[in-house]
Amino acid sequence: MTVSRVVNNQPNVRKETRERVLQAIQELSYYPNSAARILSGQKTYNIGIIFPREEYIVTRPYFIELSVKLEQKLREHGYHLFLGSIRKDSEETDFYQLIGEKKVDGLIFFAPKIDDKNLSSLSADRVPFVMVHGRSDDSHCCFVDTDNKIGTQQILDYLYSLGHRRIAFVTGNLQELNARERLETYKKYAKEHKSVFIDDFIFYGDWSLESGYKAFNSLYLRKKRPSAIFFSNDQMALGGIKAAHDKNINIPKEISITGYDDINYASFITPSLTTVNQGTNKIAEKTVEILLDNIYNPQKYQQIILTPQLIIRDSTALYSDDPPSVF
Amino acid sequence: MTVSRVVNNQPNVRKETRERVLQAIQELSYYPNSAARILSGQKTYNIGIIFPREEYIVTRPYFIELSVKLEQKLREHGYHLFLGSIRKDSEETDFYQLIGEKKVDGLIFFAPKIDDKNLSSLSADRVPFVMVHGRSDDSHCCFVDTDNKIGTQQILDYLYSLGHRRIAFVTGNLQELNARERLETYKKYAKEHKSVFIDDFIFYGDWSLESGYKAFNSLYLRKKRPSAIFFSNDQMALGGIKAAHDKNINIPKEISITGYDDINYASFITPSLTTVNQGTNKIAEKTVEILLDNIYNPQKYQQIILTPQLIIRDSTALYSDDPPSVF
DNA sequence: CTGTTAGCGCATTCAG
DNA sequence: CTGAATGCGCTAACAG
Repeated sequence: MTVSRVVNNQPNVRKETRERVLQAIQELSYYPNSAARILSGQKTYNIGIIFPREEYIVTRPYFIELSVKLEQKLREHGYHLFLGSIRKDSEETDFYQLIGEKKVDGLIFFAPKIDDKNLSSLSADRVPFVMVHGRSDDSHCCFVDTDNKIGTQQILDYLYSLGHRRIAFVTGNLQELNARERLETYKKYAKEHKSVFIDDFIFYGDWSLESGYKAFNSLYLRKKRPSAIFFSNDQMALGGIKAAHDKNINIPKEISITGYDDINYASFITPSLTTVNQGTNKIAEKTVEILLDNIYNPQKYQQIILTPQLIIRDSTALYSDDPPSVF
Repeated sequence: MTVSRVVNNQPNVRKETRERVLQAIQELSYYPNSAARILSGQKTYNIGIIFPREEYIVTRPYFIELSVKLEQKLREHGYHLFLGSIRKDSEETDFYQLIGEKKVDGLIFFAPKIDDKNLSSLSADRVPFVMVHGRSDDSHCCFVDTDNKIGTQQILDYLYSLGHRRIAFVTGNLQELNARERLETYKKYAKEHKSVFIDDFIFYGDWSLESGYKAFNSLYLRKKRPSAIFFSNDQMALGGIKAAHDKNINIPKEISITGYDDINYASFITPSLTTVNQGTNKIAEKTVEILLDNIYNPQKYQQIILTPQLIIRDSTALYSDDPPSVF
């Protein structure tokens, strides 16, 4: 039909005809049938978004904030967003279905596990996808990430500059690269500043409020207490702050706290949180750009590492020699 | 094909044949093409979810938590979730497209505005949808909501029982029924307990952290200060708590604070928040049930109002006569 | 510039 | 119980 041409803004339609069609479309409030279009055209204009685990959607607000930005960017390009997730129980996934059934043109993976087999197999199948906060040696993998070394270093340098020498560290889920890199940077820093750290200052968390809470309590029981705690994300830092409040420990007077991500709440809790902003706008923009690029040019793989930024707020202060209150 | 029968679990296929097909499906890792299926079968097995405004996705974590539950429930029924939203600028919407193009079988609307014209027109077009936290006089509208009167009453009764008589109230966005009902219940309560309230104790908020922050500061400047503030959602309560912290005002000793929704953070801030739990699990379950029912039986419209539950935590305490500290 | 033909992959209907 | 014909609504390729 000529209608198709008009709908798709193609040339070679007389002006009058075009207008006539347009008017008819108006009157009938006609919409082109998506399924037919997809079937015929082989493009769905849908993107699926995959959360590392179901509970993370709630657990990690950072990814929600990112999702919102992604949805906006995608819509600017005429794409819709599908919500997918990896089921909690077992490793069962439903994105194979999404891809297999051709419900989406591509996928976005949040913080996948290191060496996730699903991803390698997707890559082998040449399914377009990009990892956000993940990496791969495979040059046929797209990813967007920020530099964890720089971010972590910024926090540590800042704490150091405040005079802190007993800096504890709370990891995220070490199945994820981000968590691992932050930990490694911390360890390296410790090695380079021998005088300052104590072995027992690492707590293995899982990104959640609860684990942050536990981390604080656990670290605070050490014989020699930390004067600062670096939580690998804001969520855990919030848990830590809660624990401090419960024990009537003043932040930042008695102990400094930092997070990572700069989520919405970071500036709205008390005390407001010193943290690292990863730049969700830029991340979303790049992710969409790279993904669509890969969809249209299947042999084009881009990998980007952006630079995060330290955000100084009120949860950190100069190291003070006052012995922390005993509880 | 016989394949179709097998894929759709239809009878009248010899066992051997079925198994042979199944095996072939395995080997070829065959997936039925969704577009073709939709085109032929007229059902997409997709549901669209509509947020009242774009920024609400970030602003109102309650709806995120609800979305997650909805996604789970929908998946149990073989449905996928599409993310839609109403654009910030103007009233432009994209769910008409979603429906028009037949990308979804139905829609879920979060907290629509009262008398939303979009909804009446959808209803007239017999598009299956259900409002979550919305109502309608139109008996051809599905909705799931909780009883705001009961929830609000519970909070007020509790505060009253603690001895509070100067209870301030912070509204949500009054374009939404929830906000309005909570306000009206408050006003009615005030009327019924004449001795206690002061005219100037209502602050008009918009659900956001920021408006909660402003609300606290504003209310606390009143000549006669409130001894308790009831925020219409947790998010604003968090803002209020932040404001109190900034002014070194102790909660709950100097002032009691309550929220509404019982979001994740409610139990994790300091002090943990007395609030109202609306039962997201049940809401999600009912929403999906009603929506699918309406899709399969177009003349079946269900409307449900669930009962919320008071959650008592640490942000509320007995009224004390100590004059609040002056700042 | 406009219309015709064919096929995207499935499900429904009807023969075999 | 199994297979062949037809159409879902659109677009690409071609003919007029």
